[in-house]
Amino acid sequence: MTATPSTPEAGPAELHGPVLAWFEQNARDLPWRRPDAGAWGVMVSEFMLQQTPVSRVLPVYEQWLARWPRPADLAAEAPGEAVRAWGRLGYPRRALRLHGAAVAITERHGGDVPSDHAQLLALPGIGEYTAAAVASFAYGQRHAVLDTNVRRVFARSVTGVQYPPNATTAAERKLARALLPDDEPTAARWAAASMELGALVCTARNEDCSRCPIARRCAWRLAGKPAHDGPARRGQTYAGTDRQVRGRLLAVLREATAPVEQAALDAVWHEPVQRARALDGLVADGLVEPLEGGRYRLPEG
DNA sequence: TAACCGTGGGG
DNA sequence: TCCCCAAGGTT
Repeated sequence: MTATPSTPEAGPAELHGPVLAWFEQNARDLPWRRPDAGAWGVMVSEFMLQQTPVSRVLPVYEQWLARWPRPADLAAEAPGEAVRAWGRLGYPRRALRLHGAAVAITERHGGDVPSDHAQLLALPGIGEYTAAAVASFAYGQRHAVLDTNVRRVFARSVTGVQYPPNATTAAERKLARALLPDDEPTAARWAAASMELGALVCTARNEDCSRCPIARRCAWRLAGKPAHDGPARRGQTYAGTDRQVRGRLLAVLREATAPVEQAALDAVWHEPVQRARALDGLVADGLVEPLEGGRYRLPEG
């Protein structure tokens, strides 16, 4: 290291103002952001938004909250009803976990979504991101909320690379904490604002720097937007995998009102070994309940 | 840690 | 068409 050049690199404080002001003007009016959403609404939205786009979540979210306005309402249902109501959002284990979280909230927390980060983290289906998101968005707490959007915004604007690492690193957590505004309400708005910037402007592909409030200080843009060099980000295969078979099997069970015969499930996939493996996996995951005589249904207990 | 877990839309 | 990506979590 020779003489440290003074870089145009933004300090935390220089990012907060522009991003918060931008959010003020550009935040989407999403139902889980309305005051009446409550912590349960925020939590439901976070489960649904794990790996699923907002546009597809919206209608299911509305139906879900209308049917189960409180955790205890969902907890009183069979888990299979949650799986059915989940529809085609994908990753149906999330529905099961959301149901399990509702049961735990009803049993352990008097029916109220806990505000404590550690207690949130202890619920099924809630990991590092979701715990921070619920604590921040629902309860206004100060947490580093590191989702794929925020990680990309930080990777570009601060670190100067196109994409963040494949898995969240300690360096990213440290950076996120360093960038967090000191006071609680501002930190909570910052979390939502930086996430929204990544979702609307600093997108994975076709980012629109002309609309970015921190473009002038963005390390990646100032460096000429160098292309991602690291290892190729693993693509997810789907066609021909167990996941596809599981999806087909579950779709049949979701749409059925009565237990389904083995033959109806056999019809969804030609290859018997893979088909059986997929069905066994669904049963092992608790997404499917086997009955006597080779019949199956969504779980009732 | 890396693989697994669905589904659909946009470029 | 095909590929990439989408507010992750769990094992």
